[in-house]
Amino acid sequence: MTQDGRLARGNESRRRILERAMATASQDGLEALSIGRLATDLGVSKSGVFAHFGSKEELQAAVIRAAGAVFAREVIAPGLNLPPGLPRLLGLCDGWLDYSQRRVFPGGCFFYAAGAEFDARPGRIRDLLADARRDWLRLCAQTVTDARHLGELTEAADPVQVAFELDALACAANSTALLLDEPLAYERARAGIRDRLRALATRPDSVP
Amino acid sequence: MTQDGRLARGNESRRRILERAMATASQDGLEALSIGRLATDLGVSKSGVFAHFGSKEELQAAVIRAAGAVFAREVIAPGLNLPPGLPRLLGLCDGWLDYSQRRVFPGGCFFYAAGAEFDARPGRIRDLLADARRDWLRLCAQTVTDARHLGELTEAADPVQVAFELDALACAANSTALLLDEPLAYERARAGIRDRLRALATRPDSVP
DNA sequence: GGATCATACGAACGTTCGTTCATAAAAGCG
DNA sequence: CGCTTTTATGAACGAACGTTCGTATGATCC
Repeated sequence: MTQDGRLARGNESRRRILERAMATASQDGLEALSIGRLATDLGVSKSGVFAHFGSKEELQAAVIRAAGAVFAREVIAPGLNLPPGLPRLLGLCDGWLDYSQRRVFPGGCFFYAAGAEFDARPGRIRDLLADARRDWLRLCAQTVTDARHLGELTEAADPVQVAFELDALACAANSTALLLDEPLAYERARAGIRDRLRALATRPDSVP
Repeated sequence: MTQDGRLARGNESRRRILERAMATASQDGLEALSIGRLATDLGVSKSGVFAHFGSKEELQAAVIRAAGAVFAREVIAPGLNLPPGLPRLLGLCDGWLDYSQRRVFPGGCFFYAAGAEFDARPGRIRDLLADARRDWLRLCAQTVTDARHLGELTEAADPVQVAFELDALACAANSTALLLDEPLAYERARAGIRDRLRALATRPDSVP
């Protein structure tokens, strides 16, 4: 019963559409996504693309969900594979910088681009992007908390503050590398992150 | 001869258009700027607005120029009014955070929004935004250099690196305050900036 | 006062946008 | 086999887009 070739074909089409949509949205923005252009690029009909989502906003929401899955696979999962605490924190930061630098999305971090685009436009799309960002910051802060409990970071390290600062450095690398075409920015972020963590570590030389 | 009422009226119209355009562009993006909507909002004709610029790209460029003047007046000038070195560096950072927090532009920092929108779209607009960003980072780095020469910061403070890190914290505040509706982010950035500068200062208690 | 200039207008152009709908093609199921 | 379900198509819709053009309104200048 679960072997319906029609559904399988439909899911594959949907996947192809979202793949392309994520790429163009990371470069040109979620609002610049156009159903017609998407259809032309993929060599299918406009109404065919439309039918998969029912509205442009639903397409945008689906793109955000798909990008979240990519982010989970490329950044979160490898990080969670590392031991909790400081190694995981460093792994998450480096994983994020790699994900931006490798251009998993051609326009750099999808959520940086989309977040900046919708941060002043109330609505469902903004809420979804805010949720994604909150999740990421929460994970970072929780990992700082773990590191404190493990005695790797001093009690002076406020988890929310540290998460804010590490994320700030990573985002700045993404932004600078893209806008100023300056790949060195990634090294600056890595240096800044290590500097910051060393200053908060109980054993500074434990930060590679 | 310089008293041409026609030119004066034209310049005033242009000014009103750009004022409105900067505000909507900071919220909805430079590409979402629409000549028709701009005209409707201002109660004038579409072709009247168009005639002032000749093309949409020229309008976008003019908006960037106008936003640069606002930034110079609101952030740069007050900063340059302070004594060079550490006080000016702190003044520039606080001035930037104030400018974002006061919502001089309703969508937060104009250049953060526009930069993120065009960082992956080659062309004249991207180049103008890259220039603006480079100028800002250069000013910050130069001020760090001054502080070093004045003996306020240690030789370990790499001007470009410090500028990168301070700007990163400020941008993260703008982004977090807007997307997550979290004004506390500005305090986090202020704390992070002071922390960072104290660590690099020859007299740490000289950082208020 | 008449010629000249810049500003603003209204109508129209061709395109693209998101969306709707009737219909064809193909796969599963009785 | 027919009947249903799912995917995909092509034609068409009204609205908005950037842009062009001919024209009207006044202020400036000779």
